Amino acid sequence: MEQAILDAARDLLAAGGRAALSMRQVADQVGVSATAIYHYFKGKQDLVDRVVLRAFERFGSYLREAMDSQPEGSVERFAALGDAYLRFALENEAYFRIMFSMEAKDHAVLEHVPEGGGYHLLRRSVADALAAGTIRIPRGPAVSRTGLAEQRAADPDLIAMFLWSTVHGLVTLSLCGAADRCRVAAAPTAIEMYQAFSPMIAHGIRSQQDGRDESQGEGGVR
Amino acid sequence: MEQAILDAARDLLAAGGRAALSMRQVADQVGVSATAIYHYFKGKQDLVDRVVLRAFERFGSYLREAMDSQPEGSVERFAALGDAYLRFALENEAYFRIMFSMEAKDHAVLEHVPEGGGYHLLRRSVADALAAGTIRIPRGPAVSRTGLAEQRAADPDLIAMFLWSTVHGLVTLSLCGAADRCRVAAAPTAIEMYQAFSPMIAHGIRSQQDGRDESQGEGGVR
DNA sequence: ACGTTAGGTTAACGGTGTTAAGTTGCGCGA
DNA sequence: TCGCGCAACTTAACACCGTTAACCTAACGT
Repeated sequence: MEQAILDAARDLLAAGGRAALSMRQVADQVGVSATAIYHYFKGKQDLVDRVVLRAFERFGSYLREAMDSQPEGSVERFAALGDAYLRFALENEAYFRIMFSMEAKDHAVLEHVPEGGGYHLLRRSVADALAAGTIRIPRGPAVSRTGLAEQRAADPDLIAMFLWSTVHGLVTLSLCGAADRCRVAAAPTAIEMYQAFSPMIAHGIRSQQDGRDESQGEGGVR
Repeated sequence: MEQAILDAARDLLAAGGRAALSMRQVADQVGVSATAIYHYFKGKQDLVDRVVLRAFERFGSYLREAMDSQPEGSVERFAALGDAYLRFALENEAYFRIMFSMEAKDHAVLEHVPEGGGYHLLRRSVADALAAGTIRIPRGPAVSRTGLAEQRAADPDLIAMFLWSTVHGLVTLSLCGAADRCRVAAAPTAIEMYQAFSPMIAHGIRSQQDGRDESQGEGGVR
């Protein structure tokens, strides 16, 4: 029964987006009265939370499969992870929208999601690649005004967040229609676009010609 | 009058988020009946569209100010732009949330926003920096499976989208609480985190040691 | 045999966006 | 000056929403 409700909620969400996800519609689909749901869930937020949790499990399977397809510590693993991230978002649009909606204080439910919502996997991949020496963190920019340390420790979290931001930004911009303003001729789809990001993530966009010394530090783009 | 409605809508939105933005509450705040709004706006969607348009104008002023503060073609200009992006998002959270919400088909209204919602400014900065030679697009990854061209043309749109994705991803992850899962010790706030991204955006994360030849192409992270 | 409880019901409250019909008052042409 | 027209605004109502309260019913343990 509880499962039937969750299934109905998932179907309605996938069909008509978050707006179509109402207690009464879910109840109708299950063939039960609207208030019956309250015997299994505390309220709508609770229902949505459970759906989101389900979505994160599915999300995790995408990422895990991608990770297993490539050797530990390789850069190909990052390629596969990014690809899986994009594929999940595009193949499960409605799911992705509520998972990373900026609306709610989903903070509560996100704590219980396994594997940190996939973040742990990414972080581990980064740590592996750092250990393997396939990636590194370049010399810091020494953002003088804040007096940050010159040479930042090779923090896996920092690199993981950087990679996560890159894919996630591309996905969210695509999903809210903002990316339509930019028509990259050579990369019409989001996936192709992300593939085109690859060399920039690997080697940066700064020209190498102009004083690669960075003695004074200021070498970042920020 | 129309302005009064928009002001009230803005205030309610800023105060209590999108949920607090209802026709009746707006009408109450203005001191008028709820249905009166329909003589100035086609419906709620039209109202929020207008609010979003206003927000984009404000957004544009943030970016324009940042651009003017740094010389054309410099990398410092990108730093300033990213900083302005983050500051706008954090200082106008409610605005940012509806501007880049994944819910709506805002596609319609986003067409009318001036300067492409700030994208044109970023693109121009990228083009300038490319012309000045301060940034470049690194050698392509030759994603063999899709048969993309080895050496991609230095497309300003591609770099602009890359930079945009990076900031936007960080902001949206912060705003939906997902970034809380990762605690980068050296960069607790989103702004500091983005500053820490700087060297990675500039020089990439790939180790230089292992065969910088890229004769076979596969040099990206993807 | 009886009380408890899980699983469900209907009715209702206050809220939402939106439509329809009616009212008021001002400006403008005859 | 009269009267038409229309903009501005009203109230009433519809259908929907999330949620609560009260009630019913059947199964089960003691």
